[in-house]
Amino acid sequence: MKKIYLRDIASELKLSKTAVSLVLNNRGDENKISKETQKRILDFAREHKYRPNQMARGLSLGKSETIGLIVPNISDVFYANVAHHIELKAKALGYNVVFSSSHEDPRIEGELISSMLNRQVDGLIIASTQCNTEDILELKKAGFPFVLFDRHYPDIATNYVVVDNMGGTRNMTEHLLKNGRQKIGFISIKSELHALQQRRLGYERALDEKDLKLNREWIWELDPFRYHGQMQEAIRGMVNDYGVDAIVFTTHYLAASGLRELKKLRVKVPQEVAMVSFDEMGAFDLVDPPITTTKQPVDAIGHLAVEILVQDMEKRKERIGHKQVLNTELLIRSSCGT
Amino acid sequence: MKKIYLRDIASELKLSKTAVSLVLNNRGDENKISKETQKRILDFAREHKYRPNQMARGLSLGKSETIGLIVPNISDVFYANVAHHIELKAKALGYNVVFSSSHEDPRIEGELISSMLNRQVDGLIIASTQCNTEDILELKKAGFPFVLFDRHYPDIATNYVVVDNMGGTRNMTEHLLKNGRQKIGFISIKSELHALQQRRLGYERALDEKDLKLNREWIWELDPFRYHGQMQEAIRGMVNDYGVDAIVFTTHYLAASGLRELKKLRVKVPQEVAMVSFDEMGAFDLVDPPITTTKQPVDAIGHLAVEILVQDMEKRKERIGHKQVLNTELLIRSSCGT
DNA sequence: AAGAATAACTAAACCGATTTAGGAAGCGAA
DNA sequence: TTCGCTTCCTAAATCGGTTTAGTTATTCTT
Repeated sequence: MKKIYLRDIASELKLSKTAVSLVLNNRGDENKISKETQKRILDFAREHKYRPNQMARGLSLGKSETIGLIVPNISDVFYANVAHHIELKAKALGYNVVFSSSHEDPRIEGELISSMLNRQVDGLIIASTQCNTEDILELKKAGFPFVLFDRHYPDIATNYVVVDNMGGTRNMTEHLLKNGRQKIGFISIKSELHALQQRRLGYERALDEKDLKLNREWIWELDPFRYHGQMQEAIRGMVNDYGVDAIVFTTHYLAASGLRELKKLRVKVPQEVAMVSFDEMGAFDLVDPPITTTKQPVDAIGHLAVEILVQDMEKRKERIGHKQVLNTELLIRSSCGT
Repeated sequence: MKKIYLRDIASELKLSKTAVSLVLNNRGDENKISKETQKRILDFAREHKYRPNQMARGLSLGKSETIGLIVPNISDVFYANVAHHIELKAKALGYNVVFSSSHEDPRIEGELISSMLNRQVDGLIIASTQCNTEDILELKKAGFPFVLFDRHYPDIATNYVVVDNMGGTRNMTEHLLKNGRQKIGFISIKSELHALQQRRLGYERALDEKDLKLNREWIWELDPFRYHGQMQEAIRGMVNDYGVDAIVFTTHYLAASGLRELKKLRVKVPQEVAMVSFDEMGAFDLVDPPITTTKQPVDAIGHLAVEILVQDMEKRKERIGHKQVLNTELLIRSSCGT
């Protein structure tokens, strides 16, 4: 079975490429191709398994029916899960997905955006490094359809889908307070990411409300690429030197890493130190102790991102930023002391 | 900054598209374009950030510098991790990656292959459902470059990268035996997948070697899509009715699900029942108890798959199947009783 | 019976690159 | 002075689709 082209169908059926193209694109009726001819074309195409060359089609149409996905790291459970739901929704709407990881490097992110545009993706879904105002602004100025997720630029009006980060940590912190924890530490990543700032704010607000003052020594923000090495110092400092009785972790990997250190130090969790995590990994419910988690609605994030993007791509009217802030869910397990 | 095309460069510099194209593809010298002209072109292109339209380029060249990746499910940690390493290696070699999930459905897999070919991917990396002999054979017959990983077709000579599945479960089982476990259960997925058959074989061989006879009641193969519901029955049957003292799980999600049931039944792991898992998820070292695991070399799998594929794509000589069987590593934690 | 309308198609341009085949200008050699 | 070689560059075809602007034959109006 050798490859078959549009022109082959045309010549076999003694028709023009135009007729064949129109019919195969479901525009036979509006172009008054007779029912009979339509049937002949459709049957022939089906029988010979005709599949148009998408490069040619894309070149001609100026679109590719492809969505570009840029995430910091596809091997992160969170992004992998969102990617999965993005893929599902995209396929349902007739789009393919190309992905790339930026590794939190704004330069790479810029190159990826540029590279994806060259490959004629029709729209982009980006979990941006957020140090990349320039490229995002350029996309916006160019009127190119895109949706940010997980991280957005609060100063730029764009489409985005994020979760209520502040609410998430605030809930968790309040929950710890309710359980009688007094000295609550906070471990995050040192970063300009709005999402992380908000998570910190949530923690601070919760303490504020109870008129507890913030203690600098209880707050650690680790290097995104060296957090593992710094975790020991952080935990040791908090627990041994300052006697915190609970810790809020702002990401799943920090929570996992932190718990490893706590175990090394033979700290009893949650008896001596309780802990909670923003977002989770696969087995957090089986961990010793099961980790209380602020769960993100990965499915909704993925679906909405695609839906908004496709809306943007298809009708370029109301190009007002479509903003979605989703709620998180507090999964209470035992690491928090209740 | 509006988009700039090859023809713009040509007309701005009063040159032909040919000259510009040749120079930009590093073929200026061999085509005797003067150094000076080359420099003018290169400078102009750089200054105006010229980036060729990859659709046009792809159409013309018949290639896209894109690798297609088909996995059962991108949100599975294992595939997400391999995808990550595939992406890294691919980018290093100048290729992009498109991915799609087959959801273990051979029909979808076939469609994805076909769709990716239409999109002119230059090669495919596939973790096949393995019920898809037809499409794989067709790819092979067509001489299209592809590499299988994780699952391969033992009866078809293709490129592949897999791990020593039999060795993995055999090791784990032997380890359990060495620790004095006598009645070792086995929980897997009901499937024709060679990988899973091999894992079962490894278990059986280990028992055979010790002249222990296989006990039908100790072996459960669950439905891939309903394993969760069946797990309870499986565990209950093994533990309560037949008193097994250890269980070998053939995937990370089975292990997680099984442990959940064991906990529900208040079975002490590993004291009453030990367990081991083929492959792991993020926090298996933190689980109660930490789960002994046969770890797969995800990085090597990803890198090798790309390397083999690119070799195949670039020099179409020695098209002998390039076969790689990688070793796994036994990570002994405490769930196995040692 | 002539002109308008309609049905059913088609030729050729076009998308933006690559590539084949060849051409003008300049030079040396016979 | 004319032929043949280089050197440096270009016109036009090509990839495989989509689309614009018709064309031809037939039917409908009046």
